[in-house]
Amino acid sequence: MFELDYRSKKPLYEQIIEQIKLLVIKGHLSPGDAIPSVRKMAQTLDITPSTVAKAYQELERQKVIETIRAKGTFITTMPSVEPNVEELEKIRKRIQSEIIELKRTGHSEADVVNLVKEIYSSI
Amino acid sequence: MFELDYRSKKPLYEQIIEQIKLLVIKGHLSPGDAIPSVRKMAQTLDITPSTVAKAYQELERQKVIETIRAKGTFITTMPSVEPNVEELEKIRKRIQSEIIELKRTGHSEADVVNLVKEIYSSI
DNA sequence: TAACTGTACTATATAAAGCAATACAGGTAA
DNA sequence: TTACCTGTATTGCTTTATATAGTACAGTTA
Repeated sequence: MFELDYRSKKPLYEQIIEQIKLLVIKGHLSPGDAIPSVRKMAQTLDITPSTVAKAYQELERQKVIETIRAKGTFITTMPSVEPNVEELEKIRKRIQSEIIELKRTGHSEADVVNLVKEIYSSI
Repeated sequence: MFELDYRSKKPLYEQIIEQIKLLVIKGHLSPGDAIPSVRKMAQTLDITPSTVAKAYQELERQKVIETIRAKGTFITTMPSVEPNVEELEKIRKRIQSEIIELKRTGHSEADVVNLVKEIYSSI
């Protein structure tokens, strides 16, 4: 399904969250699709179920997936695309931190825009 | 000089690093300018000198400032604008994480580009 | 019934972050 | 010279986040 970078400083559960979102965005996972159980996913990734469970719980909080007790976990059928002003503000701050560093090291606005376009297209 | 967000999850020393960089970018600090000593800055921000020292050491590693022992700390006169492929790759990954979330929540490429332009201009 | 779901809970280990206190080496200015 | 200022280094401590491990529970499915 996907792989994790065990040497990365990025927490495993955050990597799982990002990878699931990527699969949804790319269309490899569609609304209603089931994703592996906590235990299976843990076994596949060779990590503990607790870490997978943490990722699933956060994904459910963000309405990316929904769980039906004792049945399984599924991609949300009604993807909530709420603006979510608070979350957007956090994203904005994190992006600003990166742009500060890019601007400091001599990257023009066009450079940054091109980088962003390139990233967006690759997703 | 600047303020910190003590409730933020972003480490204090990282906030200091970012704020100093911002002051340089905005021209409020110019090459050769002295910045407050570790102890003064700590007193102003009401934190321990260790945290300020940690920020200064990282800033020096990145060649944003240079320290002259027993004299003080100064903005670098020769700002090294090296490409630094490794660091750029890290920045790229972090930006990608943010763009994944933006794309997932329905933001178009134009939306993201506009957001980036807006942020870049505001710096 | 047996096997599977997600969830909850406790406990442990490790690392990062921040604080606190002290000491040291070196330059400045009275 | 002396007093005071610099940055640096070290040690110890607390808190939090991350990750692991194990157990138990409630509910569904075959």
